[in-house]
Amino acid sequence: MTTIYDIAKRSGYSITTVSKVLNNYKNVSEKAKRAVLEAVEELGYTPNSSARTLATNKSWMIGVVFAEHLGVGIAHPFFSEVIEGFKKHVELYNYDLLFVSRHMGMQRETYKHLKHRGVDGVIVVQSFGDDFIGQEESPIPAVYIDLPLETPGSVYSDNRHGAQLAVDYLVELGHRKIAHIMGEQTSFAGIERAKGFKKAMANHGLDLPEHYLVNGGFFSYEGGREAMIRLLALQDRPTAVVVAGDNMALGAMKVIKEAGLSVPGDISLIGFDDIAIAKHVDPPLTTIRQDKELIGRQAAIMLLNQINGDDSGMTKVVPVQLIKRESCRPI
Amino acid sequence: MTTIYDIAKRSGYSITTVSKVLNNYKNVSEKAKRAVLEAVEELGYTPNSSARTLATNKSWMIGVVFAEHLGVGIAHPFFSEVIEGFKKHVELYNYDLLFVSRHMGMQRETYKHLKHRGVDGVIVVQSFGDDFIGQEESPIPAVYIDLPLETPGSVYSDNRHGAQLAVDYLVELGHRKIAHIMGEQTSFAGIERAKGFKKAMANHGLDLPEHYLVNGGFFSYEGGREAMIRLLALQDRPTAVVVAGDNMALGAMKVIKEAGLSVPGDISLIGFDDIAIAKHVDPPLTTIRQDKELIGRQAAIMLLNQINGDDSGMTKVVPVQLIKRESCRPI
DNA sequence: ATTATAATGGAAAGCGCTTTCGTTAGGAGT
DNA sequence: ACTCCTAACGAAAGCGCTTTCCATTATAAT
Repeated sequence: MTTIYDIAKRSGYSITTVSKVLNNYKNVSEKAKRAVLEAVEELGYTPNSSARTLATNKSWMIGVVFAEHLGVGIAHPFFSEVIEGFKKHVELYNYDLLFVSRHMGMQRETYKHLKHRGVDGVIVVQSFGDDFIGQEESPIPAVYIDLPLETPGSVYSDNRHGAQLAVDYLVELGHRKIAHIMGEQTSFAGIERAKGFKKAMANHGLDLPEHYLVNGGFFSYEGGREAMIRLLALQDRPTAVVVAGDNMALGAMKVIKEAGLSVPGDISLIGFDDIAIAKHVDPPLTTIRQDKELIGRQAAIMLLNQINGDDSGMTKVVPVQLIKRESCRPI
Repeated sequence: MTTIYDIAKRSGYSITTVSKVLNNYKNVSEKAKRAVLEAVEELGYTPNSSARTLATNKSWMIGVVFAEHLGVGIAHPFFSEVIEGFKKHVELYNYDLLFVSRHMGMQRETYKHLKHRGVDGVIVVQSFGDDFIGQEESPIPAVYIDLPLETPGSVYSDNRHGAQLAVDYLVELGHRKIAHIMGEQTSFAGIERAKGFKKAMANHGLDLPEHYLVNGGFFSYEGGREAMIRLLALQDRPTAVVVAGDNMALGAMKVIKEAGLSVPGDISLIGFDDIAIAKHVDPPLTTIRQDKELIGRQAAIMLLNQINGDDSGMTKVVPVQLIKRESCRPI
């Protein structure tokens, strides 16, 4: 490995000067600068980030922690896009992303691991907050997706408003018997969307029978299926259902078709997320779009602020948008 | 930050002994071990990986490089699953994954960056090989997905056989006029699948008009659309088409529907990849499944071998499988 | 009791870099 | 000719850890 010492010898300057050149200090002559840079080129020198990190206590890495309870990890259709948006932004500032292994069930370990790695910040995704929160010791700057907290920054979509938009639209189409397949009621997104839904129903003065609220679990296709099966079994079927996640909506759609019914002919369906598939299914899914890229970017901005000490807002709510496609129709 | 020195002082032993305990050396007494571990616990000590890396020249990080020409980065439906499989395996051996920023268009820089970071190995994905190959200097152990090379390890699906399976199946269903929407013909997968397709057609003694071979570009939805439009414009339309990627197949399917035709009523469609969506579209897409998880795992095994010096095979071909769903039917 | 041997512990160098602070030389000012 | 600055450079310490090699002590063998 060629080091700063090799460059020093080759260029005839000291390692101090070499280091200064490499770090753009001002008090080096043009001559020295040229000599050093030339040596760097000739020797194909690459600085060693561990050494630098050790000396400066700055790693230029950001840790990414995924909770694994959904099983798919990185391949998650929603979160992977958020991460991508996040990555695009932090890259601009020369950060790399470190995906740490999760030491399942041992949140304490995850924190320690990040500490061990000396990451400058952390983005936490798909978590229940058990990973990280309340680590007494000097905290690592962190930002949370879909998890509202007092302490650090967190960013999430305007879930309530999203649910509201869905209901409004359905009502506008003339629906009155509207059900909701809820997301996991221990998750922030699940809870908020359900709240928004209920509120909107109330606003419209619509009746909301208890059995119109069914739990679809962790936003999975299977969960959507099961929930829809229950809805279909009702004697007083809804004419439309707001589903708290696109994957669940797809499961629901499938069940409806299997029952020989049609979407939107018999039942209108509206999802949440606007994952990549949504527009490609048949019928294309009307849904509430989360701006994944923006969520990621906002998280990045927030985290970078925290890292740089200019602590700004604690919480950022990202607007959502109704995407009309073909899974809903007037009654 | 609490260091090994703090532990030494607290436990009454030297830093040497502390280090030995922490690294499971055998020549330390039980007593010392206990004392040290106790101090570690009390002080909440976390070792510093930069320092360790600096001293040992081993980072326990594996670099991940994505070519970005597909734009979606991490969110790619196929590669993200491969990476996930890879991650699951290397995690077992305590490696973390470092996603480096890509310095687009400057392959040289990517290599240097990885060197800078001191990663123990690299997985290269979605690349044309321009990133990495032929870096004269001490090479970093690397494994390539979908890119066959002499030098380092590479793993990919049995693309030819996959295309073959597709044709065989279609022929079995009675089709004779079979077209192929090819993947980008500068990409390994695109080339191989096209080869397999032609070979299979020849094997069956089937006629293959030149215009039955249409290029769909970089495996995108849009590319599939455009290719299918051209196919539809033919006077002598195919009754079935083998599409080199699922995303393209979805694009093609959409175009067919838009033209008022039916899949599989008028045209049978068969994709490649079996991405998550494939089973959820309407009709569910018959496709050649790549075992993404296995590809990832094989890559991990190979890379770990390289890292540990037990260089084994250079190339691993992962079997594919025909998944029959509902986008094909007998003629 | 004496010597050989094994078990245990520590001093110190080194990994590659940054950064403080001091030194030197040259130019400006009088 | 002399002092005073400033600009340019380098010595050395330090970041937190590993590892070699030597010193010491305990144990076994005679």
